[in-house]
Formats: sequence, C-alpha cells, structure tokens
Amino acid sequence: MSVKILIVDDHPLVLEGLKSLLSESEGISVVGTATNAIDAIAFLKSNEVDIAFLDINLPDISGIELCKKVKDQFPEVKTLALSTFSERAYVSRMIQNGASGYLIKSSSKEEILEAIDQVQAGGYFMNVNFDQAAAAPTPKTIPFLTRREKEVLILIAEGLTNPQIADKLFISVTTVNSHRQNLLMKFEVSNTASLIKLAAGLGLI
Amino acid sequence: MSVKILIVDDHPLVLEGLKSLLSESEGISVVGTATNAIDAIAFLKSNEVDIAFLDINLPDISGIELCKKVKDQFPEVKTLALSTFSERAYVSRMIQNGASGYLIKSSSKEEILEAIDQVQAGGYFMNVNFDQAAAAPTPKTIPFLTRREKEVLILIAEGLTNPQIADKLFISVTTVNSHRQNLLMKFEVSNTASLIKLAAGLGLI
DNA sequence: CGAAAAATCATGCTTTTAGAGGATATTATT
DNA sequence: AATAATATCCTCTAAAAGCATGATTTTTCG
Repeated sequence: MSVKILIVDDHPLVLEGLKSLLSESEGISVVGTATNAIDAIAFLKSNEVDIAFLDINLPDISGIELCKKVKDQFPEVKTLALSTFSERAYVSRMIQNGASGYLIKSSSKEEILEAIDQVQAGGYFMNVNFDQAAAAPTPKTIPFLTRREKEVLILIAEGLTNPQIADKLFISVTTVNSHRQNLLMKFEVSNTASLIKLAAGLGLI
Repeated sequence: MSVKILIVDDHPLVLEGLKSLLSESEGISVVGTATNAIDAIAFLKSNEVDIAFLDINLPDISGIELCKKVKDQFPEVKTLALSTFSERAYVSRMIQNGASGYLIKSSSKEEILEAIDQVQAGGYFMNVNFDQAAAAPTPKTIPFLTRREKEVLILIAEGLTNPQIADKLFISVTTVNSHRQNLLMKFEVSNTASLIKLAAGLGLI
C-alpha cells in the first residue's frame, strides 16, 4: 500500500514538479493537490491522506495557520512544510503547530523521498542548509509579539515616526516608544534597521 | 523543428515542474537545465538554445546580471525571467537588460506556453498579476544604486550606525551620511525603516 | 477571584538620523 | 580635454530614536 500524498501550493510549477518527482517513485501516490487552504481542508474531509505537503505562502491563510487547522481537524495526517530560503525562519512555528518536518524548495529528489520515509515512519525530517543560514544570522526563535506590538511594527515599517504612530493609535508617544523598545528587545536588535530587516525576512511585514 | 529551451533555476522542484509541463507540449523541447549562472553560460557556449528561462534568484550571481551576460555573449538567445511575487519588482531591470518577458512562478501552463509562443515570434510577454501588485505599493522603478551606496545600504541593514559604518569603510561619518541621504532620496522615503523595508522587498539585502 | 501579562503613561538623558547647504577630489565616458 | 557621475569631506540644526527606571491601569486566563 502506497503513501497517500496531498500537495498544497499555489505555484503550479512546484505542484507539477513535486507530482512529477513523486510519481516516479514506488510506494508513493499523489492523491490530490490544492492551491489554497480552503480547498485543502475540503479535500481532507473527503479523502484519506497520509502526508500533506504545505507551502508556507498560500493566498488565503498562511501555511502556519493551515498546519494548525490540519492538526486540529485531522490529527492523523502528517504535515511537511515547504519553504524557500527566506521563509525558513517560519519553520519553527510550523513545528510548534505540529508539522513533522520541513523541506526547502531547493531540496533534491533524494531528500524529498527521505523526508517522506522518515515522516511516514513517525519521525521528523529537517532539511537545514547551513551555508546560507550561517550568512544570515537567523534568530533562534520567532519572537512572540503582542497585538499592539505587531501594530506598531507594521507602522514603523511603513515609515511612521513615534509621534505619527501615537497619533494614529490614539496613545501617547511614550507608549509607542515602550512598544518599540520591546520590539527591539524581543528581536534582540538595537535599532530600527535591523528590526525591519529581520521582520521582513520573517514575512511579518 | 521545435523550440529549444534552457531552464536556469536552483530549485529542483521548479526545474522539474517546468520540464514536466513543457515536455507534454508539441514543438517544445527542453534541451538543458542549470542550477547556477556558470553552468548556464557554459551550456550556452556549446549548445543551441532559442529561449532561456532565468530564475531571478540564483546562488552565484543574480538573474539580472546573468540576463545581461547572456544578451552580451549570446544575443540571439531570448530570455524569459522567472520570478515569484515578491521579486516581481526586479523585472523592469531584467527588461532593461534585454529580457523578452517574464513569468511569475504561479503562472498556469497556458500562460507559460503563450509566453513561449510570443517570445519565439519575436514579441514580449508580461505576466502581471495586479491584485497583489495593487496591495503592495511597488516603487515605479528600482532605484539605481552605486557601488558605495549598496555597501552602505547593506551595513545599515545589518544594524550598523553611521559612525560604525564610517569605521568599517574607512571614510568619514559625513560621507556615510551623504550616501544615506542619497539612498533615502533614491528610494523616495524619509527614514531608515521604510528604506530597509523597501530594500528587503526588492531582495537587495 | 487573583495572578500574570499587556497596555498604558512619565521623566530625563544620550546617541543617531534627517535635512539644508555647500565644497573638492576622483573616476569614468565621450 | 571636457563633462558628468561618483565619492569624499565640512558645518549646523532639529527631530527622532535609543536607553534607563519606574508606575498605573486593563485584560486575560487559570
């Protein structure tokens, strides 16, 4: 009996590539594909799936949320995160949400097959490519931000100054500054430039 | 006689996906693939190619530079840029460097085939998806940056202050500040936060 | 309910940026 | 050789950000 795979990715090329790669392999069958989260959930409701490949960038909701939903509603389905380099930082979040591993999109066929084996056997697969990871100092974990901190972060990224943000949110400048300081602390950086660069790299803005 | 295609992309999945999609089509043959610029140039030296698909993110040099090299050394080869959403802003540069068009990686099979037809016939193909473009205020053009400005931009993004950058580059703080001001001007922003966000969005840092 | 977390505000101080308005060398490029 | 672009340097001012320390009020959640 072969491993049933569902692929969720909004890039037809990646979808096609994965299908093509996997269909050449024994014991694996791609039973479905989806280009968005809603279709993916719908498919899972009426089909049996062993492993779901989840792209991190989906048009409707993020792969992170989809991963959570899948694990909540279909705990028996194993999930594998698909990411590109720049999104790799998301991955720890996916793991927290129950993913069994992740693959970067530049993975080789062998790595992909190994990941399926590992995950199907109940294990985890992490495909970490450190030559690029070393160059970009990835934060250990994605900082947990509060609602207000996210708001402030977005506005900072949009180029607003503390006084402007204060006006916009109807709070005092010192409060905005507090949030800003907390952001710097949580991201372990010491100025706006680094903050925005990190946040952008994490896809938060 | 079929159209000879070379695909240059460092994502095996995309490579495989494109190959798979194109090989199903009449009159098209994928004669080669490469995962970096050097291999791509080497291939072009010894093989005849009609259209080269160039990924914008390559490990060695950027697709933009590769495009230029290809057009310089092999002017008869037509080039098609491959990008994802976030890199779309690069595209005007590719066009300036002689590309005959661009495809976003979420293009459908039909769009890809149409692009090949158009380009092979000597035309251009632009696959613009405006529902996302409207949301993200893309700058009109990618600012042209000088060597020094790029250096300074990178160091700013790394979180260095003007004095620190001055130390690192063995120039005075006022010079660093000049470059910084020029960066703000060229990107049409008024502070570091916006600058870094834009630059990050354009993949410059 | 009660503790913990989040959001709010304040004061004072230092460093860094942003902005204006120059000036002079050093490289291309024609 | 002349022009244009780039890189370099300067002074001065004002605004904003960064840093420390501390406090009060809401919310959230067990």
